[in-house]
Amino acid sequence: MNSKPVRTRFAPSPTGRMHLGSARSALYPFLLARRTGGTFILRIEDTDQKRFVPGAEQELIDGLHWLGINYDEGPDIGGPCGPYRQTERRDIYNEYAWRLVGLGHAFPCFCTPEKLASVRQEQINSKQNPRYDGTCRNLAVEEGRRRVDSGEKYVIRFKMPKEGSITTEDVLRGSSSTENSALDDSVLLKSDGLPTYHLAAMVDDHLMEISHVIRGSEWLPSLPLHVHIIRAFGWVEPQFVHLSVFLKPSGKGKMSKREASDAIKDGHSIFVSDLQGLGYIPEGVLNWIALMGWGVPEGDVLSLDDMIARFEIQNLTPSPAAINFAKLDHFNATHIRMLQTEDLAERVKPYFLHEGLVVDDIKLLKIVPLIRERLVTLDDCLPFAAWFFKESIQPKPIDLIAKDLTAADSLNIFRQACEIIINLPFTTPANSEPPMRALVEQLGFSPNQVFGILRAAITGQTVSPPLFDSMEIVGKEKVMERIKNAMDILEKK
RNA sequence: GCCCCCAUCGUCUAGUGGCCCAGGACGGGGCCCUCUCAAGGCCCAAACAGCGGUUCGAGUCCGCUUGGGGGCACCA
Repeated sequence: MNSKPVRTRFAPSPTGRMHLGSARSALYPFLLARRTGGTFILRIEDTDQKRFVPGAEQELIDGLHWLGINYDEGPDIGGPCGPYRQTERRDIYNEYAWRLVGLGHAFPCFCTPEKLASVRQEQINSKQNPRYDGTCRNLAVEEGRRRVDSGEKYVIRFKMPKEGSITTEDVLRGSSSTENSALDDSVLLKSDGLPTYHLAAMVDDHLMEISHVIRGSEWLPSLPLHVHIIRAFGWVEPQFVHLSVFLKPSGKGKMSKREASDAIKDGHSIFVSDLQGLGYIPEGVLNWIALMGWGVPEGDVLSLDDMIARFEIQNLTPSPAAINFAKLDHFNATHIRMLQTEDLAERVKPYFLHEGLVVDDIKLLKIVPLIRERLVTLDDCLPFAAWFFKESIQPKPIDLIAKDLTAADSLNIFRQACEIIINLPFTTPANSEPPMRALVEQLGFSPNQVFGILRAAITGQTVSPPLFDSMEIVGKEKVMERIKNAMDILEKK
């Protein structure tokens, strides 16, 4: 039970599109913060200028907003620990890097990338583990300073102890020991003056008073380094939670670019903004990603509030999870069914408008209850209900003749149906259904045959919402008109 | 190559030594309902990776093997 208010963060780098992994990496720390009455922060880790993608930050912010994962502090809204964009904090990192030098835990290194590369290649050739060879590690402090002051290019590296070991702790996996000899003198400050992740994240997490670091498991191997850095500063480390990765649907390996585009062809995607465009609703997407890697003891249809109420770090699972799009469809359909009529009407309306249809809101409110339980994604509203908003429809002649019936049978059915409908005060199901069923009975055909061709005549398609409910919405006049139109089509044949 | 992590039905998972001849959900199959498509109801098939320990007793603890994943950058 986590009862103390925590401070958590989502710290993405703006180097690409927001995908499921990002979304979940934001969701869990958000849930933990809300659960404990704590604070959730968005921090942009944009220290790699080469990989920076314009617009990526905005996509991240839009994605979080769409999902309802709201942060309390962030680059666009500020907060007491700002700025929240790392490129705006470069002076801070510079200061802390040199502080580590002063403490004897780091050193300036003047080796050129070319030299480093050749050393590495040699090591690989002689089957050694590639690592920094220590050239600048023992330069006198004054000499290091002098060369830096003279304008020589440099980086600052962590001075990893040669001996001993370090014990680290992951909330989901327990503790683990690593020999320091297996660790490298990693770069903390790059020659462009910007920090690497190792320095920046540790400094920021400390300065922003992050109590729980929830991040991807790709960071697990560098956890010992991170703990070394934190302790070198004399700080205490936060709780570390490493989330497992998402695997592709087959469970073999993680999603590649190719699989990602295959998924899109399939009407699915691993990108948040795509999902939105494909007609998925945030409730469904959230529920789906939440349960990949989180074992909820009972009941798995959850709203964001439900998740907040039930979230426990201890219920997170350390093993990798394969993406399962069928389950996304299930959650999406389930959450659509739970929406209030007015709400769903509003969400579905843009799809009709996008088709150039004129939407009558009153009519839409009547249609929604008819299609709600038939939608997997919002755009499914089109095949089921677009015809409601069309002036005329073109039924296919073949659909106007039921299986085992002749055109004459169909014409007879239509004629008698007209008879019935014309005498009805209103075409409510209560009015229209009993006499129509009586007609079916009297003609000796099956309901399927009779109602099937009526559906084709009135809706222009073979699949639609229930016939009698549809007739009510369409209205008596238009129903008559369409049945007559169907008769014309049959007669012309 | 070296280091780290993971391992229950096809998939997501429950399970923290006896309550498990392993429970739920998705997906699959069948039946019912039924004007189409859905939704809903009922039922079925489906798993503790293997091998050694520890223990009166192991899915649950330990080791090895195997399989999978991740990491070894002046990327995050």
